[in-house]
Amino acid sequence: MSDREDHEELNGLSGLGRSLERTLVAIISGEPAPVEPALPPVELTLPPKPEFGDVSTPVALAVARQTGRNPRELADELGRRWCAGPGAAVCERFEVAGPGFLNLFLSDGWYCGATRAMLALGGDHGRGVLPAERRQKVNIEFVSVNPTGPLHVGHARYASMGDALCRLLAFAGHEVTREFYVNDFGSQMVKFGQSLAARYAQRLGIPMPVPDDGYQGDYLLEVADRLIDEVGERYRAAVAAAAPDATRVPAEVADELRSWGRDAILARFRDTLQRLRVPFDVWTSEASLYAGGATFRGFEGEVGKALRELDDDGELFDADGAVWLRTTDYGDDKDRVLIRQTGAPTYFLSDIAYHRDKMDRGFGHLIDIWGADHHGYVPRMKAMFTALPPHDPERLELIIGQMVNLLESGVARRMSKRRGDIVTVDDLIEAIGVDAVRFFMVARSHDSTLDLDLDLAVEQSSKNPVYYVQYAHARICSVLANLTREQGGETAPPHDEWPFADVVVGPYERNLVRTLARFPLVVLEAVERRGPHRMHAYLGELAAEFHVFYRNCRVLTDDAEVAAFRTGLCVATRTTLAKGLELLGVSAPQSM
RNA sequence: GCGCCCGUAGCUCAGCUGGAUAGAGCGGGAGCCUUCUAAGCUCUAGGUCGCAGGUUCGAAUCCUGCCGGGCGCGCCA
Repeated sequence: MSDREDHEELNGLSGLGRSLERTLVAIISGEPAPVEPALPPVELTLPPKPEFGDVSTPVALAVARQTGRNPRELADELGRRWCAGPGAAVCERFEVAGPGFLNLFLSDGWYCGATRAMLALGGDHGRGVLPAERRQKVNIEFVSVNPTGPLHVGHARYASMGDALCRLLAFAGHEVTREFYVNDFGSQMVKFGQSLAARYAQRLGIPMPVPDDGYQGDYLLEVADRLIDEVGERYRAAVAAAAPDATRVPAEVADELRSWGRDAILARFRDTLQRLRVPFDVWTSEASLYAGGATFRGFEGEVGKALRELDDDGELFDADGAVWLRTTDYGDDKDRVLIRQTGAPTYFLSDIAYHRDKMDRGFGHLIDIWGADHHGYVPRMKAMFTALPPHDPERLELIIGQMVNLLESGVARRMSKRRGDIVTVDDLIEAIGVDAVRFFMVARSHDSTLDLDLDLAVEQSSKNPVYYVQYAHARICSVLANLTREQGGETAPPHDEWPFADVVVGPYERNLVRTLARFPLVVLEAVERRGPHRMHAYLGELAAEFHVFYRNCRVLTDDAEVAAFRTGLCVATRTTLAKGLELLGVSAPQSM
């Protein structure tokens, strides 16, 4: 690598790391007994205190273990060779501290160069941080639910988290497909059809209660109203003859009502999810997995195909009049029924066919996001996936999201599906707005339960994190607008002609630049740890860092070079805030 | 009984593939608007990282046991 390339590469945090890595490899490979080339990556951290330098790395500690060298000596050699060589242009001095930390003190030139580099990248700063060899075609299935009633707050969490994860994965370099699995098959749907039949009858003045184990919510009355608008009294005779027992409605009629109701609920899903800014690429119907194609014991389509394949591989057995999958061969604690005594398939069978089909569609990696109430299902899923080609359970990843508690006036609101007392996603959006829903729902790690404080979410103050971050963005826009007005000129010149020269960089600017430079690492962490909440936390930090900078450094100042540099910092911060918010599905307002 | 998740400041939580004196927000206390948005900023108090062992030069982080809380444990979905 030429000096010039090397110098340009040093503009980013990860570039610094790679440069240090090359020096480290040179040191190690010069040893009498060279170690294996698999060195840990040089991880740069922002030290906790300014005395520890601008950036810092514990890499000598990790490598010392492998090489048997004294970590402080190794850190010192790395510091000396790098600062005298590749790092000479950007590093003023280094210190070895504690057990073997290498602390680097960077020059003003590095800060200016890093800022110029980020401006040149614009919205692409942080894009494609994933190395090419780790990029995959990923399918993420989330929200998936049976279309029997409105989406509730739990779904809002999985939808927000799943979509944010999709945006992050795609930005980092994966090829992402968002998939919604519609559980429109099985006994729950039968109950749904009967429940709708009852509501339809009620609207026509025929006494027919919703079955005890049916869907009691009022929303089915609205669905029934629309049904009547469309079909009038077409089913009156059939329903009246069955009254008052909804389960006695003739199967053909119940089927038609169920199908109509399914479509009505699905339309509402699409509408809700669109408002929530969650765009699904693929909707797969469970029922459709049973249609067409090859057959196995009367099962067609994808389900028949999956059964045939498992049977050929000797994974199935008959017992107690049912057909089972021997999941205990792959770590499950009991075997699982696929075809019941009655001949009806289980939900698990559908899921096998579904996941087999997803692999068939050429995805390198599958992710399912489920609620905690389904976590008991994980071992059999892993077992099933091991039984199916390519027999690699690592390629199916199950993310279990914990529950959501709604707090009103500080107390938890208990919801009951049976009472029909649920807070829907639509209710939530209406109450606090899409931005607050999206931002709050990714505030916590997925395996932590989440308390959503409804009073806080609508509060327009710095206590409310979403306003705090959005305000920072709006504030920058305002500053830049003033600048445009006062100078009557361009706010943002073409990136590659950014005019500022190297200036003296103060402590507030330094902190802001380093926080901005961390953005690609945050994207990478959020992707690798499947933790969109890391972006949420980062945006809070970046906003805070900007507010401090803003309070202490006037952008519109007499010194033209300083003003240009600070304007550049504002532009870079605005771009980064906007990108981070976008990755979480939150808007970045120009003014507030 | 078994399985998964959680247990860190008064509250809500980050940090967990081992690294420096454990962080943030809210809440408590004290301040800051003639200056680009005070929806902001500064300072301050507050912690045996549930408990007990173990591994390690080094443990909130890894291992074992225990305690407390949440969620599951259907030929429901």
